[in-house]
Amino acid sequence: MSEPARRSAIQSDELVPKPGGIAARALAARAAPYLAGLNPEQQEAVEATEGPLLVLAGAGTGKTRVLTTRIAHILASGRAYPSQILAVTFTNKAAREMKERIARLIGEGMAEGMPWLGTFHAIGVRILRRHAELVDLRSDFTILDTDDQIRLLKQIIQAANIDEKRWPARQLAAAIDGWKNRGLAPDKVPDGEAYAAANGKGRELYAEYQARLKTLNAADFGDLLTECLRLFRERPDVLAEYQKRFRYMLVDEYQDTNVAQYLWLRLLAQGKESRNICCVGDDDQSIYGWRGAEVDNILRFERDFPGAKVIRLERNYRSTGHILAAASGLIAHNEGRLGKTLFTETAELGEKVAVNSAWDSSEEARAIGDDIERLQRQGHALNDMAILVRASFQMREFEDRFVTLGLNYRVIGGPRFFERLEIRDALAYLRATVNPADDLAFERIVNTPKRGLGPATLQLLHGHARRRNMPLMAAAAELVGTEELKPKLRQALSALLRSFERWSALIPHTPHTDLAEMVLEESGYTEMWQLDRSAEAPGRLENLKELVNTMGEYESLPGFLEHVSLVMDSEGGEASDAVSIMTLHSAKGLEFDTVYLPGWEEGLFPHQRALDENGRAGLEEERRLAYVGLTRARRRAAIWFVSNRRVHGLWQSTVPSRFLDDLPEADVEISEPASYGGYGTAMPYGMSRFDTMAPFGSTYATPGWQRAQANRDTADPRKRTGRQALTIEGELVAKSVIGGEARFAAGERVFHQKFGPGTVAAVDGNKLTVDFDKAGRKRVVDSFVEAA
DNA sequence: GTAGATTAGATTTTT
DNA sequence: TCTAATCTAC
Repeated sequence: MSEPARRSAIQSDELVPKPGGIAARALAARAAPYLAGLNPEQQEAVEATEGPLLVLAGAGTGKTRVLTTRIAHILASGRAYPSQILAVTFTNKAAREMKERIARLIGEGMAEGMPWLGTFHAIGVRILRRHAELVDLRSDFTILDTDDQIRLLKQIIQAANIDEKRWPARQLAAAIDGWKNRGLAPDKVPDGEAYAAANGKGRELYAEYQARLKTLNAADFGDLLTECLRLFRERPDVLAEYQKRFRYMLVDEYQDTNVAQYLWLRLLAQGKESRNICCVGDDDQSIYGWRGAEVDNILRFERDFPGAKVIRLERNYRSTGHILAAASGLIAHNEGRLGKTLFTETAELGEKVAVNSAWDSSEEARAIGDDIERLQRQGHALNDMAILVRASFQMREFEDRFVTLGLNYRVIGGPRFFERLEIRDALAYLRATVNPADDLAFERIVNTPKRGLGPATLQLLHGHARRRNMPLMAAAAELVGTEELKPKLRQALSALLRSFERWSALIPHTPHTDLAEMVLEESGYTEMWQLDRSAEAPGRLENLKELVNTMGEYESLPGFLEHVSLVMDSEGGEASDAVSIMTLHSAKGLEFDTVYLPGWEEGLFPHQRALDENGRAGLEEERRLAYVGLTRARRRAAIWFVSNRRVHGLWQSTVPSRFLDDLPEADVEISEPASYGGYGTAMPYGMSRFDTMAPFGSTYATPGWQRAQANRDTADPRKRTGRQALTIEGELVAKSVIGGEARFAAGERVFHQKFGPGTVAAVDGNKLTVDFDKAGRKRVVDSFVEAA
């Protein structure tokens, strides 16, 4: 087929070869190399290119492989040009990985360009820039991040004369985000919700915010999707263009889509006969409900796309038998699943999932650290081990311990590069240089470094800008020509404006990295940190250098800024061998030989707040999180829980997580409590086998414990109040905390409910070493003892 | 306009 | 207990 003929064949939608025909067989042969090594289900998922398809891919079943091979297959079999394929992911990382894998699969076949492959947001931007004027923006619109968003909302709240204390900007920002996640324009927000925000003015302020965004020629993250939706709805001709263009659509992590994304996909997929949409997901790994993800989207796929094919990938290539069985047993306790049963082909059962307990979090860290060193001595790489925590505050304990041990670790997730103060300041300078109308950027740096242009001056600028309906910088330019400002301020401001003019003029003629250095240098920003004597200053200067280096990899300044606003991450080349520490959320999609899962205690995991705020659904999401954690492990998984954990500075007695009881007995190895400190040995009390591992059997009799125990099995977790599961006797806690000083001194006589009378031998914060008359020397928390 | 004091709040996080 | 953000006094 000549090139033009082929192209027109594609456009006339007649490209699909007759099944079983010569062309089809020839094409299959061409595609064959990619199919090699796929199991039958995977192969089916790759080859079922026509019509809607839902791939339910359990953990470790080769989901990414299916997606990439499918794209390669569509391309290699000539079903579509790259530009006719749309592949969406949630993270930049996933998009990058997919790009690399596709390139590897078909290499030279990419001559015709890449598919539309990226995050929902990146693709949204791409579409919006093309049709910006249709949604009241210019094609060079700025993308606001959360920080800008909040500052803008703060201004709006103030302008509306609403008490900022009672109605914080971040709360309104969260509400607006939530609405946008659900694809709701201001007039579509339910009355109740609109009324509940911003002192009854939720709707008005949301509308005002959207109006301000247009004036600023800006869009926030949510807009990248909702404005696309608006565009598609208001302009059927534009929608039709994309429906026609995207002959094949692929969606990764479908269980994480929110309503807006779902509507976006549905609009695009509804084009005529070409409903070639393939969604890959795992309902059991939906852990972003709190961020607006709707598991329902995956659960109702078949209803939305009648005749949809569903393929299950259940053959797990990652974990050994016990780990897989433990994870499956756990997740089976959730209702409302689509149901999958993972299995392995290797008969290897491997090690059982270890369940361990420790006295408190520092011992937990110590024991895990020791275990890591043990494995390391056996020749295991630190890179193959990870500690997955529920909440980031748990990380510190491990970091502290590993620093002491000299154990190499890296924290994944933490504060991100582009969110750091100095980087954001530097970017604000660059943004204002590129776009003098970027008020938020200008505002951010107008007095950084200090130029004497404080809130009062800014207020003046704002007033003038609003009256004249112009950007801040333009307003400033007018003001410096008047007597409105004191000479000193006038001078400072006009110097700054002149600098920006000069830098802007240089954009076309100067390499952008040079320009960036110049801006940072001449603005005095670098100098500001050089003069700063604080401990962070050198690191910040280092980051600024790093920023300029990173810029070098991009074509132009605007190109770089666009990248930054969409990809808030910077890739740090981590070559060295180190244990990874991260939250369970950021572990999704990763795998390690050995996984440590600390903090399996009621209140922390499942997290009390998830239970309080979302009841049963919250509990199930927590359980999925536990499932995600377990399924990260290839060969070894070790769960830990402690008896005492400090929460907001208070020592709390904790109850083992209910998830422990969800694990099948046969796949779990319960270790005797570690001998650290020599207490916490098995207690003959308790109702579940794990309770026996909690120390202080007699405390079981306390009302607090009974409440916690009763609550453990309460069908409706919303009935639980506050932090019941965590707190021990309120008065005791209060006593030990009031005054903030130790309640006991060495030599003092004390009484312990379980161990009886004894003499305090040593005091370490609120931990006591007590020589009990009968029980011998024990370490206890002071809240458990009373003065005798 | 800045340093020191005070106070609230403290899951998970991408884009 | 710790942090960050805001308030208060200079």
